[in-house]
Amino acid sequence: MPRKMLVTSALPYANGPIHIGHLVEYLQTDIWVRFQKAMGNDCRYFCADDTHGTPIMIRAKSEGITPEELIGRMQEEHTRDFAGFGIEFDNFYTTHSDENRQFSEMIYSRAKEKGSIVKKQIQQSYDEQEKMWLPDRYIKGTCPRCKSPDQYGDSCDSCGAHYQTTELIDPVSTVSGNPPVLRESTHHFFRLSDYEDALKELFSQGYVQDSVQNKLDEWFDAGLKDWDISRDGPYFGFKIPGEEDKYFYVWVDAPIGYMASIKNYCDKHGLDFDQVWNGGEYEIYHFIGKDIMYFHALFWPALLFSANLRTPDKLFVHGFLTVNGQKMSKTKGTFIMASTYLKHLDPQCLRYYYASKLNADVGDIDLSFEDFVNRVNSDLVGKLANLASRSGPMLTKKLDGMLGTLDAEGKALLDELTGAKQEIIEGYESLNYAAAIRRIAALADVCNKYVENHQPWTTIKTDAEGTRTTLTAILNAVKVLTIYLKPVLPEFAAKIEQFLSINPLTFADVQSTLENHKINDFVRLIERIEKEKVEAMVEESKEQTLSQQTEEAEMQPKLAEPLEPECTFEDFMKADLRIARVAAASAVEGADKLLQLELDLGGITKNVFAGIAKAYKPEDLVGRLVMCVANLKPRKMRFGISEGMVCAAGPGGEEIFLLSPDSGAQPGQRVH
RNA sequence: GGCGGCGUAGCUCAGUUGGUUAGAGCAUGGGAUUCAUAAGCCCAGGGUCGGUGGUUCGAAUCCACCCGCCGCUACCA
Repeated sequence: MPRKMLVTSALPYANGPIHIGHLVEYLQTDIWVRFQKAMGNDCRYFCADDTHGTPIMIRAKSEGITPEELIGRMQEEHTRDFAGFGIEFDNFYTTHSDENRQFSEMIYSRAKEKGSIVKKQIQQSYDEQEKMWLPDRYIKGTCPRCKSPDQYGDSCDSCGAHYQTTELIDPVSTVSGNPPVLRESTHHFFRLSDYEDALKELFSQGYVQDSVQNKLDEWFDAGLKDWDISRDGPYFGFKIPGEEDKYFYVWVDAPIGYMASIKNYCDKHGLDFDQVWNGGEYEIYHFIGKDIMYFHALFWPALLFSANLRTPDKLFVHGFLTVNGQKMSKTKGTFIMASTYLKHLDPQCLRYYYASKLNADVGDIDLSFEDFVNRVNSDLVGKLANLASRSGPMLTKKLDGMLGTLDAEGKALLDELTGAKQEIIEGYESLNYAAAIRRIAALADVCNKYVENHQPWTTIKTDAEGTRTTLTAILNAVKVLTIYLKPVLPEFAAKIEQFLSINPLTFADVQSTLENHKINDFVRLIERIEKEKVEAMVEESKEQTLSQQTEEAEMQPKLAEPLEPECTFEDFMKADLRIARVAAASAVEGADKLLQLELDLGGITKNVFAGIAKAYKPEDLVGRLVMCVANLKPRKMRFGISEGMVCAAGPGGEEIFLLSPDSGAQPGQRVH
């Protein structure tokens, strides 16, 4: 009886591109799904873009587009990146969908009926200029503990201190640059503690790995707190039904997005969603990173309990990616986008490498470039691909491409390979891909020794049929190894299927043998990695960081003329600004930009040459009030002495705009 | 700070419920070959299992403390 299963990966946030860190999870999941499919199970893989929240809203605004345009573009990019790595979703949807809105509203209203939604007054920072509420992340200031400047609102990167946003010294909104103010607002909270018993029951059934369980116990011991599930507008998300200007916090509708993606798929494929999700026929699994355990282990099942919906069977939690033993770094060029990788290297190499390191632990996995190149070149190319390459062409070139039959030794070799089937299946099933890959690589060693012992390149000279028997054993071995590797290397497997002239392989084909069968010409399966390509990829990643920084700098609201260095009040007061009436104005002969003005400062007059002739006619100026710098040191000009300046805005030329006081001001009054 | 995870050869990692001289692959050195994508085969060197102390007939494995790295710490997603 084939198993039925629904599998998800965490929803990538539609605020940025997919990078090689994300790919750990999507490849882990994709390999598992492909494995299940190859086992003949009915396994479907779902995901979606996570599209709501403040960062999306702000980014769209800074790019001058709507959030819908932004998430549409990100969805295209994400879809392309995933496809490039052979990650095959059954449905990749979006949280900004009708299905998701309906589910979110439904779950909320059911939780509310149960009395699990409570309202509380909270204080939150508010940006008065942008008219928006500010999450801690959008407030920066000086750390109250170590006085490091430019730290985020919740914690200090420099000394690690955690504090309230209100404790920051000189806090500013990163959106407008103004100091935030504190405002009161009513928020909706989900009473997580209502579901403590149900959650504990769920965990007792093995919802998570043991090491994750320890972390959860810690949270239980600390006591479950109410979860703030609302945000005030403006917010890009779903409105809370029956409320004014209240929205669901993005983390409410993100996991619900799993359901929405599945619902969307069901509707397209004539399946009854309610039956699929709640019917108990399907196993449900979520693959997530350790950073979002809290949401998936507590809030998500609790929300489902509150809505009387079925909870998933298991959470598979993985660690993060480090590169060369350290966190991915933009300046080191190890923050590598999926699209950048694809420009330089074969996606199969990364699939193989990750698989060779992944296990069911939550520990981080390391991508060491040196190890990456060595492992792919020696194991994948040197042992596995080479095994096919040293046997296939000999058969097609010298023995008409016709497989013979297996002798006792060939059968013994195949028995050894097929004997590992269960172990490899268990490796995949239990997410211990590293063990499966180790086993497969060891089998490839056995096969290469077999080739060495039988020396087909020697026997071909004297014993054609004996050689055919040897090659038949080796190519059958290649077939078995290909089945084992297929979840990891679908493209590699497809080439071998084509070369061996057989139908797509599944685990059921491990025991069958190919005898007296015509094969096709050999095609190269995979290329070795050249170190230079890895280096080029790193270099390009560094450049992207630079250009991105420039772009971000340009995105900041910027002045055509940069601000002058700070001046004190005393500095400012040195400039004596006065209201003046233009008593007379005339063009200056020999100067096309200058007008000569006679300014009446209410008793004294000043003669001023102003460079405003392109923008104003003398006759239009006479009689109007302007602002002038009255104590400017007189300056001798070619046409006479200028005793002041009129104040005007604009870059110059025809774009000059004189300042005028509101009516009531009198010539001679000082401007403060 | 509190809590969780991790620390095993130059590199990347295995080490089942504590049991004989601690393993693999890569890298390094040597050898015999040449069918193959300079691949494959044989041999060798290399580790006081992060540190200290303890439990035990016996500890990489269990306990305590310490050091280092990573993460979480609930309004960033």
